[in-house]
Amino acid sequence: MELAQALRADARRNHDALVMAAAAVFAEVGVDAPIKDIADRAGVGVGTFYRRFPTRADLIVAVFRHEVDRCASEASNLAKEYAPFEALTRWIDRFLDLIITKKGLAAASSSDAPGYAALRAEFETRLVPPLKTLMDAAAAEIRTDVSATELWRAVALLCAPATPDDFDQTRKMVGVLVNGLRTALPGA
Amino acid sequence: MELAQALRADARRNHDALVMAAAAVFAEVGVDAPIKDIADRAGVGVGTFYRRFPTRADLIVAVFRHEVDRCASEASNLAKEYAPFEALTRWIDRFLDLIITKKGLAAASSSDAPGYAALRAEFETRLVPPLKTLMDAAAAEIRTDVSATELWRAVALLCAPATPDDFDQTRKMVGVLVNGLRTALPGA
DNA sequence: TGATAATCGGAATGCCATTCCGTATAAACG
DNA sequence: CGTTTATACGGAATGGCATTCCGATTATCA
Repeated sequence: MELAQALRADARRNHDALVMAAAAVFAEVGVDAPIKDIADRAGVGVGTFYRRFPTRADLIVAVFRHEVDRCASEASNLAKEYAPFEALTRWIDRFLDLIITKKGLAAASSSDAPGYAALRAEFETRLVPPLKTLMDAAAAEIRTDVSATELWRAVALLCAPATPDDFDQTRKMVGVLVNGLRTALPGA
Repeated sequence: MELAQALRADARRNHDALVMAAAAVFAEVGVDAPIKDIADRAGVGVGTFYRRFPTRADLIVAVFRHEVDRCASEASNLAKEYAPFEALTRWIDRFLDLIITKKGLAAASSSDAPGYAALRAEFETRLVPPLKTLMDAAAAEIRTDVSATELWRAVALLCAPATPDDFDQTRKMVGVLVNGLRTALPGA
């Protein structure tokens, strides 16, 4: 599945070293960390970095791909175990766990800077479809004029400045937003 | 009212020139425009800029102070003319007009970067109190566990990437958020 | 008209992104 | 195994921007 076959052995080594170094640096400093720091930590030059990952977003995608996939895959389980709206809110909570614990990820994923197109595309491809499925399932209870893309974008924006410390406060405001999707009262 | 008396004549001239130049540049490029561009346009050196406005936020505050005040002052009129929740939503709409039409202002005002403390303080001082008044008036219809500060912050975050083109889309998501504050259904 | 304190301008410094190219080497070939 | 060659490497070089610093200027007042 990985298209690594086309890479020369040293190139693959460097690729892997960069992803590992980036994971460490991202955890410490956030996804905005200077490229040089990541390259140094991986023991490669910045030229090598840019050859392997033309944009910072490409690196971010590589670092978090597995976590994103795991988050996406949990949607179907929630859909089976809970009522539609409950499944939706629980999955969004799960999404918050993913995004808030990665310093700067929410801001980066909701950035419209051209360099972050790859990251937006990743979310659009992997996370929006399951979200859409959950929203469709809950269609009877929520506004239908808000698309899944619009919703994740809004959630990401609300999370943009959040750190794990603000988790509860951010969750509250996301809760307000999601509550605003309802067409019926909680008690109904 | 302006504490300009303490300034030497040339200093005051430069101050005013900077504010005017900044207003023009902000309108064209946004509030993130390079300081040098603003200084050039005002015909002063960057040293003069930094002496007069230690942070970019100080300049932003100076440029938009009147508009911010006007927005704040309209809250009381709306409170008189409309039912509480209606007044709240209308004022937030008014706030959107203010913030979305100034390129980068929403992002800057919701930034938690230390350099933007002055801008956050300006909003907190001038806009949050009227918002709180409107929210208090509508207390019977909305959640009471969301503070005025939290609400404006969330609204600003939703507007952060918006341009006048996205106005309708942004307004929609802000509408969802505000709707999520309600404790009763629209029809109730 | 000086004296003096406030101000000015822009060169200098530092940080970071991104590109470029001479050097090195993995891998394919004979 | 050499040889060849397409890939890949590293880090110096370039460019943009923020911010600081200080010798040169100038408003103000006695």
